[in-house]
Amino acid sequence: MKKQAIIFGSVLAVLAICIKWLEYRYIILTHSFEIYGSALAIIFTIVGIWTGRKLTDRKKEYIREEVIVEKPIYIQVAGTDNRVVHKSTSPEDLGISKREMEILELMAQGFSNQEIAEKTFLSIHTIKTHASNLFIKLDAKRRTQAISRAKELNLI
Amino acid sequence: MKKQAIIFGSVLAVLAICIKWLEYRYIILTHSFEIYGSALAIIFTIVGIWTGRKLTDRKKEYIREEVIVEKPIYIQVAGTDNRVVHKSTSPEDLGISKREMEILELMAQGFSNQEIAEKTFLSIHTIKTHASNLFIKLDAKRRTQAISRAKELNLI
DNA sequence: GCTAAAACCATACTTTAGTATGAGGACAAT
DNA sequence: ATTGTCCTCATACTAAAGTATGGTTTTAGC
Repeated sequence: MKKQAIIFGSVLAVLAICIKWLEYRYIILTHSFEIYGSALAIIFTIVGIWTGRKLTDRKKEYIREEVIVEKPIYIQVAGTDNRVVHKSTSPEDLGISKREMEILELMAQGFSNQEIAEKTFLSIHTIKTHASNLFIKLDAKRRTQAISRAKELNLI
Repeated sequence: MKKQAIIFGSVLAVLAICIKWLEYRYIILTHSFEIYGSALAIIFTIVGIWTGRKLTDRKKEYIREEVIVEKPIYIQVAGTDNRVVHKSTSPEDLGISKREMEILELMAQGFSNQEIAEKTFLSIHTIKTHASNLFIKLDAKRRTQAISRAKELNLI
């Protein structure tokens, strides 16, 4: 929070300096204000988006408690006596984080670590780390097993 | 999403008009660009925040929607010779043999090639051969992709 | 009986996947 | 201000997975 303010202020300061500099050099200013203004608009739109995200993005990790959701329950009837009920499990129950869920889903869609890394703009090392942690949390030895488990638990 | 784009564009247009109007009236423009620029910065920061919120505030996080899906099922017909009747894409359509299906199912359950070899009393080399052939028939590069495809096609 | 397809096995090789470990930054909670 | 969690990235390694190729053997159909 404090940090964002500092960065925001710094950006403003830098821009102010740039403006002054341009002013001294008589460039662009007098002739094409539209371009100048547009640039400012674009820059501050970006800054605004970034700031807005930082300000509003926090702590919406698992907002499920705010929402009432009907969860499907699969009942496998093998006879009259032998019935198995698969309940849905939440990521939190297993300590699975947001990023890990993201990667789990991509794994289940059949992407390689390399592809996942490219899709998420992360390093392949990071993907491997997340994957390894996932396997521990899902009690799996391989990604295929992790996927299988996740489907059983209705995580994905 | 489209709506936001339209609103955003409209705001831009309105601002452009305002700028032009100000320009025509010789106001502020020539003397205090700082004020003008600051106003622009503030306005577009606000616009940016608003846009950012609209774009990212989606409740995408972990809300599971209940979707009712009709899923074709395999019906085991007792009698004759244990034939399997199915309504979805059949293995035969893709030229997938009986053994290959067997191995596909074990793969989907998360077993390693070695484990599948042990379960089926085959060599691991054989499993690999079957797997490779499966990937060609399922147009997959990896086993996870093959599993994903097979699920899509309701093969498993 | 001949043929085609399926099933089986193997060697040699390349490519991914996965483990172990360490480490630094961001951030929320205390 | 510190602590714990999450996220990130890295190196170095081992274990699997996957490819290419070339075989032999069943098996089912004509």
